[in-house]
Amino acid sequence: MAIRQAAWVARCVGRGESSPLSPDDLTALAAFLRTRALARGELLFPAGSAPPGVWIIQHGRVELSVGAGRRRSVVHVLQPGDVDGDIQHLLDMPLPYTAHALDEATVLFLAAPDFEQLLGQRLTITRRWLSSVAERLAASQHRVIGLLGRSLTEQVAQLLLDEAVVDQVLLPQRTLAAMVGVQRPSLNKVLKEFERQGLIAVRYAAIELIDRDGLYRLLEANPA
Amino acid sequence: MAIRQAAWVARCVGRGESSPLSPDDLTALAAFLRTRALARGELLFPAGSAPPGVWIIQHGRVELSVGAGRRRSVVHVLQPGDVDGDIQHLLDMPLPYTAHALDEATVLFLAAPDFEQLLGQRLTITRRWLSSVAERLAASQHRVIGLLGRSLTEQVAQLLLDEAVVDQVLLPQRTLAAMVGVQRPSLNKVLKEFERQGLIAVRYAAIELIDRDGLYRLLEANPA
DNA sequence: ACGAAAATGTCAGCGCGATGACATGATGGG
DNA sequence: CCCATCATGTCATCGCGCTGACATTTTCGT
Repeated sequence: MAIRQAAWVARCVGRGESSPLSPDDLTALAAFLRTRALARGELLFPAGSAPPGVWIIQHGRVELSVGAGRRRSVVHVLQPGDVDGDIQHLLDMPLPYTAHALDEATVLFLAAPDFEQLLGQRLTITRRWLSSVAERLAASQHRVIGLLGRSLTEQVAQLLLDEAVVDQVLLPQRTLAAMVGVQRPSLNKVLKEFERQGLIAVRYAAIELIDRDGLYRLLEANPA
Repeated sequence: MAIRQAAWVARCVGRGESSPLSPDDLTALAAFLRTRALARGELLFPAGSAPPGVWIIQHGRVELSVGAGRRRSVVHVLQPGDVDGDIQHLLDMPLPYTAHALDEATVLFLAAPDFEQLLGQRLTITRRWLSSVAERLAASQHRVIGLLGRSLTEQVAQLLLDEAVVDQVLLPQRTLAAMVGVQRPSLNKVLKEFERQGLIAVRYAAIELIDRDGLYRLLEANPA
């Protein structure tokens, strides 16, 4: 059972091609993984705390946000398979954002000393972790490029394309607005315009993508 | 000589504490490093190309930008010691931005197969590279947080603090504007306001920070 | 089945940043 | 030393997104 979890983590973290994990690696990883269940809305960690280890989302989603109230911004929404806490542990810095479960969720946890031990002894795991962090950096750079000097329309189109899981974005408009750093009425206006153009369908706490290509065309018209 | 270069790279890439490099590691690294000189304004690589390897800035600065003309955005300005090209190589993706030398510059180059070989065989180097990519991811997340839902004033204050080298930001306002995705007149207005408040001094193609704490206070007033 | 909580839809007015233009000032190569 | 080039300083106009407020619709716990 623990091995099954470890194998699943191995599929999620980084790219397999570059560095396949041996059964031995999986055993070592499996020995360290712990499970934690989260209720909807529960706090996983607060901003400013030191990460006690690494989390890997197993089921459900976890929202990373900074600020509160009208000035709340959503940095990222972790999906199953996503990893967090490792960066801040590696750099010995506090977590810059707060993490709340968006749904009922379960996360796997790898304590800091155990994570250290894996990285210090197992090249294949370290190599895989490198590609995992590289993926996240590429995504973050993509996000920066998407935010710089683009109209709200373009930003929203990119956000929907990036966040869609099988053409569904299961987030309320309040959260989507916080992901582009904009107020909800402004976002709503763009969404209704997209809906009028037949690009999306607006549901309750969800967006359905109808015409991916149409959304994509809004971006490549101005590749920034 | 080559060893000296390798030792310098070792000081720049990632954190030393976590994974000191052996003389052996340095020799292996030194064997692969090549030097390339760039004239002011010269193209290092164009957006959309596949990275032939990894670059490490030795002297001068290199600007990473997307788009052109009025819609040009500056993703980052590489300083001596900064690394680029590794992410896209690891993920087998094209470079999302164009790189131009801002000054006369020299870069060290590590060809892709050689980089692969180091990562596949030397745990200490891989471990160090992991912390280097982690640093960049933390910086990129910091940038995203700084862009989301913040007034232009706050964004500019953070930009100046982040980009200052010994209290000097040696970039023209046109470039600074492209770094926050804003037009130059808008940036100029904020800068003049800062100057009036005695926070900075505006020079020719340069900003001098006079009152770091004052700038910082503009940020913590609204931690976003 | 009902009511509280949450999410969406919408509006008027206000302020900030975009736009495009032009004048002035600094720099450095020939 | 001059002049082309680049950078800064500034302005009037326009449009987008913020503000905050309110009505309506959907969901879900009891």
